Amino acid sequence: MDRTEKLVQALREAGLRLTPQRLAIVRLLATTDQHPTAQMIYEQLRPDYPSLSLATVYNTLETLVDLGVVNVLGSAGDDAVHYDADTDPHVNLACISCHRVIDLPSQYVHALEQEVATTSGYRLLGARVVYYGLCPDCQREAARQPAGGRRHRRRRRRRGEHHQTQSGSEE
Amino acid sequence: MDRTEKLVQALREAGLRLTPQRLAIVRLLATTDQHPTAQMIYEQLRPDYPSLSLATVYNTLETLVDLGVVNVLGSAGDDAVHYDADTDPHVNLACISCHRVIDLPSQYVHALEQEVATTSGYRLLGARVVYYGLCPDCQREAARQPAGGRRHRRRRRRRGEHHQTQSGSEE
DNA sequence: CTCTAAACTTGGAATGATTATAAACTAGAG
DNA sequence: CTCTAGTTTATAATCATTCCAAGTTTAGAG
Repeated sequence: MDRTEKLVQALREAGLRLTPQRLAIVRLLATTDQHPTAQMIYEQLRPDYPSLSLATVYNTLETLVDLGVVNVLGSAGDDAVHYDADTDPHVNLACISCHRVIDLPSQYVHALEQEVATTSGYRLLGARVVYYGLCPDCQREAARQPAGGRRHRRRRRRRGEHHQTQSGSEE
Repeated sequence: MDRTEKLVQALREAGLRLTPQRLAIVRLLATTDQHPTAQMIYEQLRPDYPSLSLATVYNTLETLVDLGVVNVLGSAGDDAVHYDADTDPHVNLACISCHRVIDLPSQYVHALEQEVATTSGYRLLGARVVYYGLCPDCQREAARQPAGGRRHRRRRRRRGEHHQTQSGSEE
């Protein structure tokens, strides 16, 4: 909604151009709850913007991060960086199995942010409060699988793969 | 101190071998407060273990992370992942200018962790509570420099560079 | 409108952190 | 001491991300 507006504002105020590509990226970021990676953004937008370049996605993300309106979350067990357009203090929960990242409201993050701001002496520019573990779904999954061995090879995600919602509406 | 012991224990209990390389890495992790990257560990150990391979450092770090005794912090504005052998809930502060990462005690992280554990339904495996910004030193630095322009090119860190303690003995 | 400089976008090449692989080594139980 | 599965190592391979050199647009002035 107005999160889109907020991002657009930020671009305007910085004297930057509002190109169709930027607008598309901003809209996607503002309305999704998926905490997408650059690759995910690229793939979701390509149908509508066939000429879009991955480089543009990266550029735009960098710009938005520099403007302080988008947060970098780091990876969720995959090898790509996830982004979050919600810069209000909140907790992210990343599942290291399905690589999905969700938001979690918290009454303590605000206090924590306050505390850090006042006691650190740092000029704070952003935060990354991510807890990782197994989501309920993947726990069930794991319980079913008799754990084919304790040592799991790590596999890299291929350029084309998606992290996808497994079935219905969820979040 | 006994943080070294804790890590060694974890390896033992998992039935893994305690090789000289692993011991060295564990000791370094347990005693430093630098939140090093794999590269940093490699370079700090190379003098004493000339045959050490970067791959071993990565392998060992992965092992320790899997065992849950080491945390992954993500990058500090550089392009490499930082690790933290302190898995007790605490806040990390990363300076995006000098790329140093420090610890910050906090009375709220505990509450936050509790909250997440009970309300999320996730099986928590670790956390990454990192605030980033400019440390006092770099703020002064920035104030001095009349900001040569708002747009700063990003530069990649070269393989050989170090993030170093500002005054201490450098290698 | 029209023009223009600066700001953007783009495809492809380049970079470099991290992984995979295969061969050589060794911790540690018997 | 003897084995052998677990480890290390050097090196190649992978791939997210950045860089680059053009080609395009944007937005403001005329």
